[in-house]
Amino acid sequence: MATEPGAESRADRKERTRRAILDAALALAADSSLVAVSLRQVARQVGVVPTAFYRHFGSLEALGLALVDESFRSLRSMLLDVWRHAPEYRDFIDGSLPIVAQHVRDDRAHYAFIARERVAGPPRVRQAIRHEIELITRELSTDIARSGAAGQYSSADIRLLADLVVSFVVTTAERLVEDPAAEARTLDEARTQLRMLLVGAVNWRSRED
Amino acid sequence: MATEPGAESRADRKERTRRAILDAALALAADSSLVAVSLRQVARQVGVVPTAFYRHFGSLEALGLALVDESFRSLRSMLLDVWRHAPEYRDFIDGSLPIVAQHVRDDRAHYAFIARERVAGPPRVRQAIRHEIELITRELSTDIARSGAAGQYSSADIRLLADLVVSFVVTTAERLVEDPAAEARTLDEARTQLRMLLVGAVNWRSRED
DNA sequence: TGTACATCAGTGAACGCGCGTTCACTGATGTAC
DNA sequence: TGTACATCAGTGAACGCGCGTTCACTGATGTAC
Repeated sequence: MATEPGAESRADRKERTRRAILDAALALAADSSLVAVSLRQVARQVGVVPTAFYRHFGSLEALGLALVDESFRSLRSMLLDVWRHAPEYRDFIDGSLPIVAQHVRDDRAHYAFIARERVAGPPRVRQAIRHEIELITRELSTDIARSGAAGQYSSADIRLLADLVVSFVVTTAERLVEDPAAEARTLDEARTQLRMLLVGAVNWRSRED
Repeated sequence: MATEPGAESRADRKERTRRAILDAALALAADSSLVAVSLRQVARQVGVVPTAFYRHFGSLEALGLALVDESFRSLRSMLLDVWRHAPEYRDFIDGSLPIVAQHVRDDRAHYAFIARERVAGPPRVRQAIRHEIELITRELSTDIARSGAAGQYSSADIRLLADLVVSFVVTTAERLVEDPAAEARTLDEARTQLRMLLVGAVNWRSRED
């Protein structure tokens, strides 16, 4: 068959439907949790017949794992962005929080998904999210160690600090998602809290002297 | 009718069934979230016919709100217990963490419920939990201010510190619930992190000097 | 104490509905020649 | 370029099942006298 130049290939159309399924699931899960989302709801929202779902995912669980995947792609791109701009900051905290805010604004659904399904998702999804968070904490530990910002810390304690920071960022993202109108206040409070937290890290010693 | 001495009154039996419904819902919700729990599952677990449910609660939502209520009664009793023992502590952190651990062990289901439904519960339940957490943060702020431990802090900043601590306790409880076998390690890590955090609070100043 | 009546926790049948999954299908897109 | 065939995204009917809720009921417990 002759392919018209502007035409969408079969593969393109399939990809578009797949995308629509992911978006529909993300939106529907936002009402409570992925465990409350049905295959038929998703299909209805996308505008296909329920059985068409199976052309794209073997099950709702597989769809959930795909969402974990892309949500963490968003989170990693945020961290990369924060880290990439770090050298320019006069103050790391003041500099990086707007970047966090920007990413949360752009990928709100992904951050909401992580915060929510981390504790309430289907078991496999929950497990996948915990695994990803563990990986990110490790990555941040390496970055902190490499930066030399915590010279006197033992590596175990650098991991604990990274964990504190990751938990804090997840909590902050959760709040930004929860009440977008209060963004300015949330960021302002987060800045103060992060400062409290990091001043602690700076003044703290790994071993009792 | 003559009441036998050892016999259970009708009111007693009703209360026992109500209790069984609350426990069944708590257990079933633990598998994912309250939004995924059905009235019939609860009734089946309790051993009554589905319609009997309505003798005790007007809806699943009303049951959820009752669970919020009793879960926060547990959390408040933990805080009260921590605060009541405070004068004996040589070190507040070392002293209070075992009490936190003990309460989480005793009321595991309640802490899991709070952590989970806070982000994934039915909307009204979510809202009720956020309200309770807000109240508890305010209570803790008052306690911190009254203790004089943060003399130079502005009251807004005392609230932010209280918020950091409450978030941290919720996160820690969540971890204790999630992996009971790792309790010792979790507590050990929490001790170090709380120390990092509080050293920060002590060294931090509300206003730039 | 005994009797007659009221209360009400729990029963059981029935309803209409949305669910996940199966299956055989259609018809547009893509490929081999 | 044209033809014959293969692929496969999406269709539509059908299934059995668990759901929340209604309703009239039963019979043990409780109360009034």
